[in-house]
Amino acid sequence: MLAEDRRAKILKFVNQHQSAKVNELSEKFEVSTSTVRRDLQKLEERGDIARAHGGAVAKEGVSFEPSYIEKEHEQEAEKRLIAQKAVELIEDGETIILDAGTTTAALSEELEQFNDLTVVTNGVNIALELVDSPHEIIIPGGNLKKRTLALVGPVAEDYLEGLNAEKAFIGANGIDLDAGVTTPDLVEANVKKRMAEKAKEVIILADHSKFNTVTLVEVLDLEQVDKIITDDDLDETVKKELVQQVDIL
Amino acid sequence: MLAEDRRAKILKFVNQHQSAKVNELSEKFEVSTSTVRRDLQKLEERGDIARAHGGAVAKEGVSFEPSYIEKEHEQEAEKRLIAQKAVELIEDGETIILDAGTTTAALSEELEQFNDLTVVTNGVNIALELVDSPHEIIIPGGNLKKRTLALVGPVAEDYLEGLNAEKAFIGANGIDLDAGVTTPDLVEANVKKRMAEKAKEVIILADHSKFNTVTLVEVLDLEQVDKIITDDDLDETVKKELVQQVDIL
DNA sequence: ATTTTTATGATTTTATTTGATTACTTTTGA
DNA sequence: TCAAAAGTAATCAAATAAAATCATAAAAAT
Repeated sequence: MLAEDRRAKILKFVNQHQSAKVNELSEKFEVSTSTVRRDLQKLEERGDIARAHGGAVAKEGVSFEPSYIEKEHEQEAEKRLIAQKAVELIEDGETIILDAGTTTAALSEELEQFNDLTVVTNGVNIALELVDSPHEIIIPGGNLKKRTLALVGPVAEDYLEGLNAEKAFIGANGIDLDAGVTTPDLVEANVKKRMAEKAKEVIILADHSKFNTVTLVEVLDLEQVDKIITDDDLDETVKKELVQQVDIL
Repeated sequence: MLAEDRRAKILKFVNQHQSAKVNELSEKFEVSTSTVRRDLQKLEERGDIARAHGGAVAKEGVSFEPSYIEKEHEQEAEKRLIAQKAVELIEDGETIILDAGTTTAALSEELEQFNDLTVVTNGVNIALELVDSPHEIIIPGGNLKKRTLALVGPVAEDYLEGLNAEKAFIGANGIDLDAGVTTPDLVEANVKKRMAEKAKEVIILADHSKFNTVTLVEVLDLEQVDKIITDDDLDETVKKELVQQVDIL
């Protein structure tokens, strides 16, 4: 095996396991500990890992997508504004669907002002946030997607099938006049689609940075969307184009 | 374990519990108190925690850790002991079912030592605890029961129906020679029953205070239970009676 | 083909980590 | 308030790991 190959594999191993010991790597790749140390040294110089006594630890965020925790505090003010606009649409007694995501999580924080909602959410953190509320909380089953804390997969979809809700509040990564609402993950897209189908009114939550952006998977056409809630920094020309298709709040 | 890994875990523990004692950490990570103090010192230098006499406190409040925290601290040492016994029964690659509850939550904290488990749990907090792990996490849907953070109801039961797991770790509020395993809540009992049905091996986790106690709803007969894991304070006569029916660890 | 460079493993030297021990400090409660 | 208990810091020696050095073998360049 090429030395450079080995280093690539070591990097992958460290990233996958979050850390690795020199001995472990030496055994696994059948080279001496000296060689492993030299490899780790190189990888450290390149900024790919951080060395530690006895081995190395992965540098977070290099190869991984930004996680929920990192995203949580991005554009916090915008998210709160969007949440406050969204909450205006909700009335006590309703059944609402809340998509997983940081913007909808901001909305869930505003639900304290109500007394009796039924909240269906595939966001595990949203459910926990609402534990102290008087609301009924319903969670579709599924596989936990760690990056977004969303429950996804066929089970989640099937479960939603049997529901009917007044409103669905759905997050989006891209909103575009032609491509509609898009998101980077296929399984999440399917869940979002299902959520939209089962609600009388579909409301998309997205800060201004998501507009004129297209990501991998199409979730909804703009015709299927009733309202889009965004912050006050949305470009006026973009807004004028879209407003002919959907309500923009 | 790499020293740096240990420090990362200590930081996580302190953040999750909001504080931690030196002795507690020393026991949990099986290192001397000197080492723990040096670790805490390092973490303090990095600005990650604040030290205090006897231990350390978290600097940043964790984003999602609501009110059930208080209950979590009851009989913490016993729960950790039970969790450590339970973890001995688990092997990498297995599919395990984890009931909701504080004792099983303690077990989930110990699952970091594995690399590849499939964990089915109806405990929302347990799922979140495992977000940073490499394991596959599956959640049955259902209604969120706020007091215990358990997902319950027919949806959860139906979902479990389609599963097959090696082991089910189930919490209990009462264990009695005649009444068997009991719990105070009917819907939770149904979920527990289903969990037991779908696992090859049924393991009950209960501290000594739960023995010779009968609560409202019967979950399982002792014949249906393979093992009971408890702490070291179980009354010897009680143990002798039960040991003829089930393994007591 | 021969020199030069590079990679590797073995060996020795140096540094770090750790638990135990002891002296010191803080906390507790009588 | 003062003494016992609990906790911390400082120090030491053993164990473990890293760095430095060296010899050799494999590649690369000439």
